[in-house]
Amino acid sequence: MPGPIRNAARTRARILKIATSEFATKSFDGARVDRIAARARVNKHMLYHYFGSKEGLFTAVLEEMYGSIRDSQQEMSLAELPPEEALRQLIVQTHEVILAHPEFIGLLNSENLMKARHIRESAMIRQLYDPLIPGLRAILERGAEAGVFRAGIDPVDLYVSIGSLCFHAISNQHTLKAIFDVDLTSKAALERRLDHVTQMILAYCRAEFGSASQPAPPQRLSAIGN
Amino acid sequence: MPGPIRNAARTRARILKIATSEFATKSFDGARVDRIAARARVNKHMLYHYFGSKEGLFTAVLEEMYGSIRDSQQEMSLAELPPEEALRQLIVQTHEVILAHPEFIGLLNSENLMKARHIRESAMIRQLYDPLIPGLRAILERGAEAGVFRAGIDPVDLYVSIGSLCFHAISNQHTLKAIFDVDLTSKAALERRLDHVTQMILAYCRAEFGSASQPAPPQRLSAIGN
DNA sequence: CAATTATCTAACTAACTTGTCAGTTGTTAT
DNA sequence: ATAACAACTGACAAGTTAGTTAGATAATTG
Repeated sequence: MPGPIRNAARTRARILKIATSEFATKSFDGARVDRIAARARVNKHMLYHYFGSKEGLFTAVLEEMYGSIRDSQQEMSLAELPPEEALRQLIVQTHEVILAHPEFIGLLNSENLMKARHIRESAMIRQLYDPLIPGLRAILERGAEAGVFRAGIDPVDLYVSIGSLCFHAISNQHTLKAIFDVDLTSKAALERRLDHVTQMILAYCRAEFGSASQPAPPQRLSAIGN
Repeated sequence: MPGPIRNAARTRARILKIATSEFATKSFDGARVDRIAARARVNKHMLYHYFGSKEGLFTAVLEEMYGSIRDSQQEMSLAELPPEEALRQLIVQTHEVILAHPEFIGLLNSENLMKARHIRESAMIRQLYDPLIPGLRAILERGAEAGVFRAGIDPVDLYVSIGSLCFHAISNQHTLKAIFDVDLTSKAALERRLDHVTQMILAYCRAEFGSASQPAPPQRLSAIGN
């Protein structure tokens, strides 16, 4: 390790890195400030010096995480791709958040447990998602015009589903393993899952050809027993 | 409240009910034994008397939850329905776990944080899921034979996706609300979501007619940049 | 090189948390 | 009725946790 013995930026970064893993695996309440300090080989006071409180540290971890997600995605420009390829890339991109940032899902779970109060108060994080829905809407409209997607798909519904399909299998990996005895985290399983998700989302979006699907969304499902 | 002042069964049930809500909203580490005892209007010692430890109480809560899910599902017999209707009903059933047991998702999250160690050790819970995959496989095979579903669908992949689509929107309701400003928990939103999920799963399962879909699962996705 | 500032440390505290214990009161079987 | 048992209680103990304090040491600047 080069540089001087004392280095604020390096110490801060080391705390953040360890805190990310601690919060992701133990959630906010299960995380221990003492353990973070020990694992980061840092006196506990440094942690309070840089981040004010356990809660402040958690917020910093979240912002750092979202920041690095943004950095890895900003090169993408889905607007120029043909609609189906753009949608595929959006799915790949969502899926790759998991590969690049395995702690993200744990942090998201923890944040939901706290009713998302940190994200609600972080303008930066909310801004990150601003272009997403309009962008997806544009893709869907272009696809509908080109006849490859059916019309009337809601972009929020669709993005929630993409997120569901990509994240749930990982965030619930342990219960799924316990019940179905499958490992969903191996490289092979993740690739397989990405294919599956892509096929499912595209099947839903594609224009209808035959009479196989019933195009009446407002109709309620019939309960068999009645 | 009828009956005698002292009533073991009633006290035990009251503790379980309060503990379920506490563990579901605060997760295991965030839950407080003192708070459970206070809210259940019970001396803390009773809790240790009946359940041994905080961990024992959590296990009891999980088993109670799974038990009541099993009870509400055992009347269903998907084997006799036409394949597409059987699949619809499986989705409805999965979705209705949320409506009937809103705490289930919080408990599942908490259990995943603990690497599913309670579920792994509970034969009862694992048994509950035993018939699921064979049953779904049978539905998919009948559907493929009848020509309404395409062949080669993996029942585990499919069930993971059904669970994803039903649960994720609820377990991540707060971050989704913070980012997209949507309420996914109203009765209307839940019905809407069920329709969406049903359409997506069925679109994926339905037999292919046109040339719209590419039937080559092993093929890797092409990255546009390369 | 001296003075100032920032980084860092060890030890500590006040509050909290799970779990226990000794003893009391209601219920039930004889 | 009363003995035996089960349900229940208040107070406490042992250990843990987030957060603090006072001061030492390295880096920086005039």
